[in-house]
Parts: sequence; C-alpha cells; structure tokens
Amino acid sequence: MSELFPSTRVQILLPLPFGGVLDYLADDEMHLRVGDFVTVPLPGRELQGVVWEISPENSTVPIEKLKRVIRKADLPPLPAQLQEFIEWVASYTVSPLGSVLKMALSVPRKFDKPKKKIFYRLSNQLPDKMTEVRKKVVDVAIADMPMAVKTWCEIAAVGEGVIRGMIKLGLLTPQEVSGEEAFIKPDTTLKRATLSAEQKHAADHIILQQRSGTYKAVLLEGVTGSGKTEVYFEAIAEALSEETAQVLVLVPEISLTAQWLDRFKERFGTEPVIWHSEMTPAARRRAWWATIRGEARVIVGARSALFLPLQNLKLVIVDEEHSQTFKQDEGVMYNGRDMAVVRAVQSHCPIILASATPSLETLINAQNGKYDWLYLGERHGPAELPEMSSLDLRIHKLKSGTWISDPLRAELSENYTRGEQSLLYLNRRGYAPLTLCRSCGHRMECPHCSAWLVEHNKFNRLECHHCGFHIRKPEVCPSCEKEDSLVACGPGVERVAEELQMLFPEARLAVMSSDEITSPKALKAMIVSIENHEVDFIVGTQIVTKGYHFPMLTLVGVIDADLGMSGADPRAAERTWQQLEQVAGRAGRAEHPGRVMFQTYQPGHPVLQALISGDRDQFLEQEAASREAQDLPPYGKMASLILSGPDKNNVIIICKTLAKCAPHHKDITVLGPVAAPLSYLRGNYRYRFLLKAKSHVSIQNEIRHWLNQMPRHRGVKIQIDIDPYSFY
DNA sequence: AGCACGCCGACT
DNA sequence: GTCGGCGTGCTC
Repeated sequence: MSELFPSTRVQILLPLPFGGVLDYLADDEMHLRVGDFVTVPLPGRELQGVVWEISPENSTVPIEKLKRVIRKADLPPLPAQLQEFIEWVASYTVSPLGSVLKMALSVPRKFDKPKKKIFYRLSNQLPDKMTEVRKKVVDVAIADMPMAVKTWCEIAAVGEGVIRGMIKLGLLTPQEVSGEEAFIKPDTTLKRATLSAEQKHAADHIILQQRSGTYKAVLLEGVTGSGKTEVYFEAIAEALSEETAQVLVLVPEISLTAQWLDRFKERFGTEPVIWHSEMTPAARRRAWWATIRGEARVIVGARSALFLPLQNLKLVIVDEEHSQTFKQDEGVMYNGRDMAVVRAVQSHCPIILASATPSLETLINAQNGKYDWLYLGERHGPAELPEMSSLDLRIHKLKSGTWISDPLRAELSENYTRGEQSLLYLNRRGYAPLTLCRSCGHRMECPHCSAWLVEHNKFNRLECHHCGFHIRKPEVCPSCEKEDSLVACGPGVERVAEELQMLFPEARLAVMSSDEITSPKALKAMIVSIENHEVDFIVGTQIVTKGYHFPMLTLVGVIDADLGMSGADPRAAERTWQQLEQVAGRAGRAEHPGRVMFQTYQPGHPVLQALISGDRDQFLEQEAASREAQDLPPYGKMASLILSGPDKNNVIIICKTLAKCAPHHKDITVLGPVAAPLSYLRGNYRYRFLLKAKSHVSIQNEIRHWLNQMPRHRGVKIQIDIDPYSFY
C-alpha cells in the first residue's frame, strides 16, 4: 500500500481547543509544504487545518494509527511569520496552540472555490457624448482594474444609472473575475499635509528607521490635534513606496474611527482595508483574501487583525496605544499592543505607538531607551492647558438625589448663558446602578451573577452589565411585594441628563453612551449635531474620551472623579488619570482655553493633584516607583488564574488541590484562592489565584508546570490571564 | 469544539 | 425490549 502511494508523515495543526498537532500521512504527490491549508479526517467529520511540520523527528504515534490527508486547499500557504507568531502567542498566553490558530482562521468559506463574478473596466471606446458625470467616471478609472458597479459609483460619486448606462454603450467592458474584488491601491502621490517643523522632524526620524529595515519601536506622543496622524501617514507613504509592502494599523475600536478613515481617504485616495470581528462574512472573506494575496496594502483593524496572513509586513502602528481595549479578556487572553510589538520584532520592521496619554509600560520603555521617543506639541505650554480645579464634595454637599454641586451648576449656567457647550462626564451607563426596596431593603440583583441590576430608563428595564440579563422594571418589590417601594440609588448618565434638564428646561441635551451610539452612522449624526451647535449640554460615558474635538465645548464637569480609583487593580490610578486627562482634553480651543471641574471626595488624591498641577511626569514617576517597589508590572510579572464552574463545592475542591501544589519559589508569591470580586458570573462560581513574580521568572513555565500536576478536573474551567487588566 | 460511546429512565 | 437523555473522553 505505502509503496503504491508513497507518503510522508506530516503534523497538522487544527483549530481545536487542545494543544499540539496531530500526525497524518500525506501522499507525496500532494507536495505538501509547511503552511499549506489541508483537509483531514477526524472521527465523524472532516476538518481544515494547517501543515505545521513535515517528517517530524520526535513523533511517537505508531504509523498504523495515522489517517491520510484528504486534500490540499487551493490557497497560498500560511505565511511563516504568522506561524511563528501563533506559536509565540500560544506560549506567552499559556493557551492551546489550536485555540490561537482558530483566531487566524476565523474566515467564513475560506476553502470554497471563489465564485465567479462580473466586474467592469474602462473600454478603449470613447463616448460620443462626454457628459460631466461620465468624465468623472473616466477620471477615477485605475489602469485596467475591474471593479463592481457599486465600487464605480462610490469612487466616482455618481449614481448607479450612470454606470449602467455606460455599460450599455460599451464604455465599460464586463470581465469575469474569479475571486474577490480587488481593493484599490492607496495613492501616495496625492496632496500631503504641510507638516510643521516638529512633525517633519518626527516623520523624518521614523522614515530613517524604516529604511534601516530592522525592528524599532517608536513612541509618538502628542495631545489630540497635535498632528500624530499626519506624521504616521508619512511613515505609511514611505512604507508603500516598496511595491509589495503591507502596513498594519491597530485601533481600539474600528466603529469609532469614521473621522480617521475620512482623513486616510483624503491622503491616499481610497479607504484602507478594514478588519474587525463585527464585519459581514463577505467583507471578512474579501479582506482576508486580499491580505493573503498581498493586495491589501494598508489594513486598519481591531486587535484581531494581528492574526491576518500578512505577506510582507513593513510597518505596524498602534493608535491610542494606552487603550485598555487592546486587551482581550476572554478565550486567549492577549494584549494586542504587546503582541503588535512582537509581530514587529518577528517581521523586522518598525512599530509606532501613538497616544496623547501613553501607558506607563510604554513610557518606561521610552525612558530607558528601548523605544525611541518623539514628542509633538508644546510640552510645558500652560496656555494650551484647560484650567482645572477640584470641587470638594465634603464642602459642597450634594442634595439627596442630585449629582451636580452648586459651584458646578453655577459654571454650567454661566456657560449656557454665554452660548457655549458643556460636557458632563460620568463613566456609568444607564439611569441608576442600584435599585432597592425602601420597605424591606431588597436589592435587585442578577440571578446569574453577583452583580446589581442597572436601571435603564431608555428601555424601561433593569440590566445586568456582565451577562446581558434584563427584566422589565417591576411595579412591586419582588421580595416583600410592596407597591411603589423600589428606589433608584446612585447616578448613571441618564439620571445626570434628567437632572440637567430640570435645571435648564429649555436646553438641548445629548447623551453619549454605547446605548445611544449603536452604529457609526449614529455616532456621525451625533457629532454633526454637536458641531452644528444643536446641542448645549453633552452627558457622556467613556465613549466621549475617544478623540473628537468640539470647538464650542469650553466646560467639562466630571461628576465622580473618584470612580474606579480603588480596587485591587494596580493600574487603577493610571487608568483614571488617562481617562480624566482625555476628558479634560475635550475642553477649550486654541484662542479660548476651557475649564474642567472634578467633583471629588478626595481632592488630595495624587491623580487629581497631577491633573490640576499639570505635572504628569511627577505623578508617573511616583506611580512607577510604587510599582517597582511592589514588583508590579511592568517591573515584576503578574498572572491570574480564575477557576469557575456551576458547582461551587467542586470549584472549591479543585482550588484546594491546586493550592497544595502551588509554585514554591522565593521569587514567586501566590495569593489565594479567594472568591473573585465577581464571585458568580453567568451561572458559574468563580475563585481566583493571583501570582506575582520577579521579572527574571518565567511565569508561564511556572504555571504550565503547576497545572501539569493537576489530576483531571471536570466541570471546572481554569482561565489563565498573563498580565491581567481586568480584576473582576 | 464535535462526535461517539455508554449507561440509565420512559415509552411502544 | 428499544429509543434517546446527556455525562465522559478522545481526536493522529
């Protein structure tokens, strides 16, 4: 048999949540190479995987057990650099290799034969009547590139009728194309923005790094409006001057980047290729194909774009690099910003980390020279800074059921009278975070989580922000059945908006939260209405920190500056500082500095002191020193292990077993097990271990060794989070 | 992740 | 006697 069909042992990695690869036999005629996509049999089904190794030397699986590879897919192989990256991520996050591969293969119908489609290109024939609109179409044509009718309409900005008419007249020739429609190549020759001397210096520095053809990380720091984007656009243009080069731009939330995309189009004549998890299957497939074929030149995406099969990555950019959104908090828990650096190292290319409020990790790397450090904008210019002050709520006491103190109300009133816009910031969605019965004290809690239900007036219901559970707001207390006894406690943005409307009945209000802004369209509409001054007051959650600039906005009030300052999270202070600094940055314009007021019960807190004095360096130095003293990241290492399952006792038993064989090492501290702050989530009880280690320790190896000693544990899931950002 | 295998209770 | 519930364990 094997003589008739000479075959070779190959190891195939499958996108399954268990580690390692499976051995198969492949007919030699298949000419399999590492990275090839293949279909293999598994009991009861077939599955697509990737050739991970050919003729492995260390395999012990007896040859009789091996099944044969069914077929090789007609697809370019998985790039070697992506294979290396997948291995690295799996090892770093202590995740099964197959789970990481799954992130790279989440493309629908990838293995199907591409459907044939009809696209159109410009014919040689000239129209008898060259109308205005037809000329537009002719002008935007790109050398022989066939495009869909819709694409023609889009780039020429004409109606579909014009295109259909030109097809009928033979001005556009149909052409059958198998596969996806190509993306338009960015044009680097279009008008570039005039750069300031400072921007020019930064751009030149980065371009020099690019030409050296090696890895280099650059922190590009500068406040909103200081021109970071123009600087890295120059770097993109430089990269694109190489025929097949690809650029990857990571952004925290693609749905909030409409303004960014417009600017890109202005600079490069076309939109970049977009990648994020909420894309339609067709769009995903088109972007994935364009990437693996090397046609996608600039890809802008959420963190998952790191796993795209880039062929010739020449530049990585992480915009808003401090954003916590880059950290994935479920499944394979990875930090997109850190993994982007790894991707750049493996691709021997530069990476630009851009932010107005860089993370402490990145700042430390810049300070100690591991990263180059470029700064845009006047650093110590007090004229630009808004005037900031604390409002001590111990002195300016709030009336029960209100959240706007007298001095803040006076400022708001004055601003309103002057016809300027004000923003109230509160990072809490909904109407009220807690509902309780004033008769029996019953609290409305989620039946699946140990969390309060948040009242949302917009939908007249109570919602769990952790699992999505929701109920209509009950008329009677579910516990004592008393009528009208349920009261809302604490504020959310909806409630602050309600209070504002009472104070200023004639004023026009906008609430900016993820409940109101459900699509890029809705966001754009809201931004336009604010820019057109159809709004006097904005009440917003964290969503307002994402870099919009409203020229008429001159006053920012922070309802609760203490929110999120406490807790076990070592990054709590840093995060609060970043958020408040970003919110404060919304106020004012060049000729008219804004005012920012922080309502607080602890005006002496270092975060507020730093914001008000503008002495960020001192604050971050303190932060860094305190983390160094406690061996916290980025000086020491940290990991969390969360054990969860529906049977509480079972979870506790496994915790005890695990505690008995915990790493015993002078440079590692194991804390726990303790009930996690969110001790019950989606019907699962949760307990947590926290590991702290000195920087020279491989915390991953310690965890692997630790878990290897565990007997099988059914019904209890163990989640490993290296360098956790979430402490629930 | 699927899928089969297997051991129990409910039904023709 | 047999159909199917889902708990358990394996996939080269």
